[in-house]
Amino acid sequence: MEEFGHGFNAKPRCRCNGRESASPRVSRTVSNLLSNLYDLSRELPVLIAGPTASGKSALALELAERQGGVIVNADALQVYDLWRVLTARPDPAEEARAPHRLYGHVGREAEYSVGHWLREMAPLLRGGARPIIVGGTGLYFTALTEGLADIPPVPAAVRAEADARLAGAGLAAMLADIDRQTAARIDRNNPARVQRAWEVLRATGRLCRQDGTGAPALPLCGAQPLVIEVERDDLAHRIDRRFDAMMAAGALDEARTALPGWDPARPASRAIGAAELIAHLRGETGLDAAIEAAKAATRQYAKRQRSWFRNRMGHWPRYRPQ
RNA sequence: GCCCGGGUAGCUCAGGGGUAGAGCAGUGGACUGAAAAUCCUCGUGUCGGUGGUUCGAUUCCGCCCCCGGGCA
Repeated sequence: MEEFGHGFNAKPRCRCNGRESASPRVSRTVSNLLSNLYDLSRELPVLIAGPTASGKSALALELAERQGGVIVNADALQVYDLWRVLTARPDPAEEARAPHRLYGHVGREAEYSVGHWLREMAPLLRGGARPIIVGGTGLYFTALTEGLADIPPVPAAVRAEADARLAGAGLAAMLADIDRQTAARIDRNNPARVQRAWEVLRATGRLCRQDGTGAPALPLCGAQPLVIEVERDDLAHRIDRRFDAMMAAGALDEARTALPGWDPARPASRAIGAAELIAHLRGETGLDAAIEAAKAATRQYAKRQRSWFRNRMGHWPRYRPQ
């Protein structure tokens, strides 16, 4: 068995040019703790993952100022131009302190997904300043370090067809459209999974979605990964305080701007707190209720993140601030 | 002081002589292109306290404490 909890002073142990499977899944051992952030090499890309409100961005900025590097976003919602305050995107003053990439560069109506992100990521890994990749989207990190099946984007027409099929005929019908083998591999209760399989089948004729997973763009052994860990109740407090700060910083105005043409189905609309604040602006809930709901939703999100980091990225070194 | 209505899971509450149940919150899990999404799982708590009735009380009765509302 290979060892993946490599120390940060050390050079990477595994080979990163293909052959040696860097499958980190094999290791579920307790990872070592990174005690000093500045033990990180200035050469290798840094990966900073962590739950929402854990202080990732501040850490990335500190590191970039101290060691240099480009801060690259690995957060599915911070890519949208629509939100800045509500998604805790770095503000202009912070962006001025170090180069930032892949933040707020996507329009509210645009299509975006891990695939887009990975494609945008590629040139940033090829040269130039050392990337400090920071975010909370576990899927993005996993796709980056473990690879993603090479499947062409599903055309909008197919998506629309799938939406209609799900809304009309329902989940069972959609499941029946899919081949047995694929159906056996996915969670049949989960409309998102079933619809995705349906769309891929429809668009490409391909059955087994994950068979074509290629080499990762950035194997873990070629990077310096870390997961920020904050104790649960601590994080809950941080989440509360941060949402209050967002309100003070104009989150409601941001929601007001998003209100015309609001479409909850769009990916950009899924920013936590958005639906809650919009509901308040429409007079459907009180402000306090909206804030409490947004905080609860954020806590629930953090729990899902913790679950991903624990079970899918358990071999990444942990970093506990203070 | 008197009269009503309450005191049951962290919160809001349902129930009712054989030691309890729902929503929310919370937990654990899944998750290879909408992932801040989506899906699955998990409910023992002196049923306010204390006496009594009863084979048996959280459920009935007495007293006490607390919270609403009303009358003084």
